[in-house]
Amino acid sequence: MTFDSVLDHLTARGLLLQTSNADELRAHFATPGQRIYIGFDPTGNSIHVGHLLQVIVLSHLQKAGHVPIIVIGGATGMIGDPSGRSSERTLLTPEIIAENSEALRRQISPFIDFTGPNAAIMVDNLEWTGKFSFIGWLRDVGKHFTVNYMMQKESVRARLEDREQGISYTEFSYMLLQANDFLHLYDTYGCRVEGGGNDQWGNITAGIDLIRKKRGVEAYGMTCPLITTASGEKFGKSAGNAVWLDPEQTSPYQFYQYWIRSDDRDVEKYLKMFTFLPLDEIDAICRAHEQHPEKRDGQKRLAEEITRIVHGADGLAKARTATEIFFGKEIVGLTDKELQAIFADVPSHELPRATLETAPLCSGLLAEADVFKSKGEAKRMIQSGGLYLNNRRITSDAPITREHLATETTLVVRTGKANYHLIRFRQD
RNA sequence: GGUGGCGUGCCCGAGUGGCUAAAGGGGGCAGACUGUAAAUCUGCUGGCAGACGCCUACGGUGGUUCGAAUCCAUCCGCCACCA
Repeated sequence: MTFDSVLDHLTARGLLLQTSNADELRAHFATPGQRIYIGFDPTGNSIHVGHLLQVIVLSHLQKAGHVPIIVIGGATGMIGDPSGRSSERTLLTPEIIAENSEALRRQISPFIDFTGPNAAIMVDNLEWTGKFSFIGWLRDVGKHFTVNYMMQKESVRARLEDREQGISYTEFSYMLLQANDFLHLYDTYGCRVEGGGNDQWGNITAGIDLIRKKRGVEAYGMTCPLITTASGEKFGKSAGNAVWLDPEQTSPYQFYQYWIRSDDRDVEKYLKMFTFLPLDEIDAICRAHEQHPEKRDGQKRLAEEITRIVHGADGLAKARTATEIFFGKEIVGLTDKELQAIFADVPSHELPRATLETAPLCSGLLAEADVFKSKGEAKRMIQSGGLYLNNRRITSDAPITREHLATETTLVVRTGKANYHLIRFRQD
């Protein structure tokens, strides 16, 4: 399958939801070397799979010969989006922003090329936004927007109608900052396209309008859909936590598992969006998957592809090894060293070896080791049949001795299908 | 500035003096069935003990009472209407 325009390519993969002025944008992208900008707020030291989609869109565009501009929101990240938060955003120091930017660069580098003829560019919007005085801002930017216009934006209107939430003046101004970023990038790099998630549409069009008013030039916006999972859970969350790209925060195993557990109904969509497999190959995978959904070949392929890109062949290999062990039988005959390697990802807890001499009840031990918050919780888990030691189900709250250890020093605790904890007993 | 209202467990939300560790729902966790999917069903969801029992908890503090989430005072926070 080949496409005339990169836009058709993105559409076929479900990565394009909305564009402004589609025909002109198509013509614009017909010439290679066009700049396209997407912003990221550096609120953490890692991006998560939710951000990944934007990165992939940029990647496709770069492969088509265009130049991605990644904007770190050093300025916008400071004022951020207070909705649904009880605590104020903390101001990010320049050091932290630098750190987060570096992390971002590292994490997107498997997707985005920072070298070569159409090397990606990375900039921090604090560079130009920080130079504004308040008066200067009102004159140069604020003057071009009526409050009426701003209030028509969906993001603002929703909050105005929501009596409970309200919207702060700060947040109300957010779209102006973003609009000004776009203008600045047009002036500096000749960038005429902004991308983002579809929730950014209002902010993007504000930028388009600003460029038209101030420079008399037509700029364009394009958005990708916001992902919803078939079962209605929030995409990119696992047990309430975001799935990060940073292996320290989400291990390659956990990352791999997130994709493995995808709903059948989402697999095709994800394969198209998150992998770079050719569309006819994806089609073949999905047809095979329909024949034998229980094999979960679609999920496996999906998880393999994404994990390989993000964590490398090495990370993928580890994830798969861990998967085999974790969903396997009783854990016996391993040495400390082997166990350590396999369970490198797993949260571990340390207790003095002397603890074992007193043969504590299982529930007490697990509470002590912080596997559970309280003994009661541990007991409940045992009662409901959800607790396993070394992958063997525990049916009663019995005393634990060194007989129970899987290896010289370690006890492997599992709750549910595959949630592991290690308890190490220090020699001392 | 005035008047009225509200603040309950992770969230929503009942509850107006003892029968309330607090209905119901959501979420979460676990189990069964399966395919590490979906749907469904079951159990659990403050702490200690786990049999009775004890402790902590209904915005904060202080009070009334044999007894308070429930009444009073005061403080804090939020909301609505009026100006």
